[in-house]
Amino acid sequence: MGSSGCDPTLRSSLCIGSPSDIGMAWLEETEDNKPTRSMLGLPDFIWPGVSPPCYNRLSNEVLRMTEANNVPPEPTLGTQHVLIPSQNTPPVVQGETEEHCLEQVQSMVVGEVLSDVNKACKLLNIAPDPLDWSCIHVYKWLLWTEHLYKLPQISMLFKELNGRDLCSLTEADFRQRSSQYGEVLYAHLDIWRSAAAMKEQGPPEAHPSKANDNSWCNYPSQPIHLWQFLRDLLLKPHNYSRSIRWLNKEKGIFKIEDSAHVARLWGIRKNRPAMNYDKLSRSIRQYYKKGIIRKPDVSRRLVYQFVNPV
DNA sequence: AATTAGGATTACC
DNA sequence: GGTAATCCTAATT
Repeated sequence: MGSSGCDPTLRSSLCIGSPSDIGMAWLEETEDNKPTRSMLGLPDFIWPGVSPPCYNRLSNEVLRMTEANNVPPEPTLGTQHVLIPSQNTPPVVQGETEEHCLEQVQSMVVGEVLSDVNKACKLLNIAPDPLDWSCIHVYKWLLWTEHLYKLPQISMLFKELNGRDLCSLTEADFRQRSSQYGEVLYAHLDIWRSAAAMKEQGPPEAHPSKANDNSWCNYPSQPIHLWQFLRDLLLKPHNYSRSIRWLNKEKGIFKIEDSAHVARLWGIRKNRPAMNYDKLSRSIRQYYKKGIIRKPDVSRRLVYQFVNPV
């Protein structure tokens, strides 16, 4: 299963075998050629009117869908629905809690989206950052987005704009130009801007209204070290304190309360279904001589200590 | 029985 | 080459 979202073999939905054999041909295609909802990895995947891209809202939607027995609603443009085709929905490990599932789906979704933005860049031969776009680039992107979301021809509503102009438009501006689809278009543009901001590794030069949204900062599908993973869990006590928690945060001492649970989460993150605490703890022990994690002065079962506390 | 420690090998980037 | 995954034995709690 593709919990990491970065395994190309798991991208069953990917329709670009090689970009060259598709190129821009779809620009001339008619509806009869039934171009899929996406020329990228998101065929039937509608990134909703998420603005800003928000984990929590996304999580709630996904969770609701999961509880609703994985029956996604019909595509409805302009509404707040996340549509995930069945082949993109990771199998839910039986007995896993909702958090596992969410964590998994979130990782995958964000990874997919970023990857697909990348592919779209290559396909359209445009820069990833909308701010760098010329009028032509904007037009290409608009045409592509029309196809992606099966929108009517709304690209002319935004003609003559370069990327900077486009980005300077508010959501209200988008709505004004197209009351029906402006929101979707704005949300899609927002994804690109977020992705570009993330790429620069720097602080997401986000729009003012989104200054507090750090959900896109920790890109879950990036390679991650075990110690980072554990630290991240510890920094989300609301979600994971039943499995791992600080005994002394200042000293970096923490306790794994549910070793099997933590191991399972680690296995999900690394796409290692056979992960268990025996193997996870072996990796922790490798940190001893590296000076990353050690046993506290008074050794206790399932208690470790970060050498350099946060 | 679960955890701890660490050696050895393999896999993967 | 580095990090982890896997597998292992032996000791400890």
